[in-house]
Amino acid sequence: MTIAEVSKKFDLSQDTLRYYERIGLIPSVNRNKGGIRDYTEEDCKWIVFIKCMRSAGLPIEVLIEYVGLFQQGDATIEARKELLIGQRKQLIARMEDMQKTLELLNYKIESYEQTVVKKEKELKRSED
Amino acid sequence: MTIAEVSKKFDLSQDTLRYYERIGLIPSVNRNKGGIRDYTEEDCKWIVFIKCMRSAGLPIEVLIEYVGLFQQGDATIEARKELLIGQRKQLIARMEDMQKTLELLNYKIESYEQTVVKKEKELKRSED
DNA sequence: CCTTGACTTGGAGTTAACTCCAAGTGTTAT
DNA sequence: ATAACACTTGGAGTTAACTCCAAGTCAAGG
Repeated sequence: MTIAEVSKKFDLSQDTLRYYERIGLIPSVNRNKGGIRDYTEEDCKWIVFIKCMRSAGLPIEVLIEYVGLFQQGDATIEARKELLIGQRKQLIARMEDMQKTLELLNYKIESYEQTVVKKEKELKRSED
Repeated sequence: MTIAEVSKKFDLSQDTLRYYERIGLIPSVNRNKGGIRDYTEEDCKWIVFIKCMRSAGLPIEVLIEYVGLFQQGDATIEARKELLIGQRKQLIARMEDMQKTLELLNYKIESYEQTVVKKEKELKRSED
């Protein structure tokens, strides 16, 4: 697959794809005779994984470390597991913060709803 | 309350508190005779609210708009409600992304767990 | 053979959200 | 009253994560 196809498929700009590769966020992609990127299935899996992790806010730096560990082979399995466990913990903490905010938003929106209703009632009364 | 007390109480740097005020993220705080900030209860409530919203990733720009609407009085109640509803929608979407990522992380961690177990078994077998 | 157009690289620019700094003023302790 | 210190403002600097750009390469069509 060319970078144009991958870009379209995963909705990531070509610049971002090249950037990700440059900084080691995905393992380096094969080039054809002309030096042009030719993404394999494997490459695409990495992109999906990274995209998923990024969408949840995992920092690029940490993901680069993970990819680096992965490339060092089986000796790093334990380290990779620990890394993911650490990130999971932080992710859960963020989700809890967001849950609290969601509840506050719900409460505020409801309050506004009641204020609006009250205003409408007043309006009706003044029409009588 | 002085800025030092507020800073300690809410774990926000004095710089951040002044920055928030400067950009209109909280309504402007009263000054005493010497021109020094004297935070009221009301100010603190704003800080708590903003801190909560920020912790869930709501952009500063949107919160500035909300504060601006608030200061314009009752005529903006409907607009404020709509703004919060919009943000709630985006928040929920982000939480769903994170939930997916969490599930993937759980799955990966479990896989690593099994790999480790398998390795240990192989090790034991080779000891026999 | 020359142009068009997609691709390459390295590096500069952008945005959000702080974070730090310099220069100046006011308050407090000795 | 003078040094030490907290506070003020406006503006510059920083960081993460892109995003854009310039200069160059290369294959294909007219």
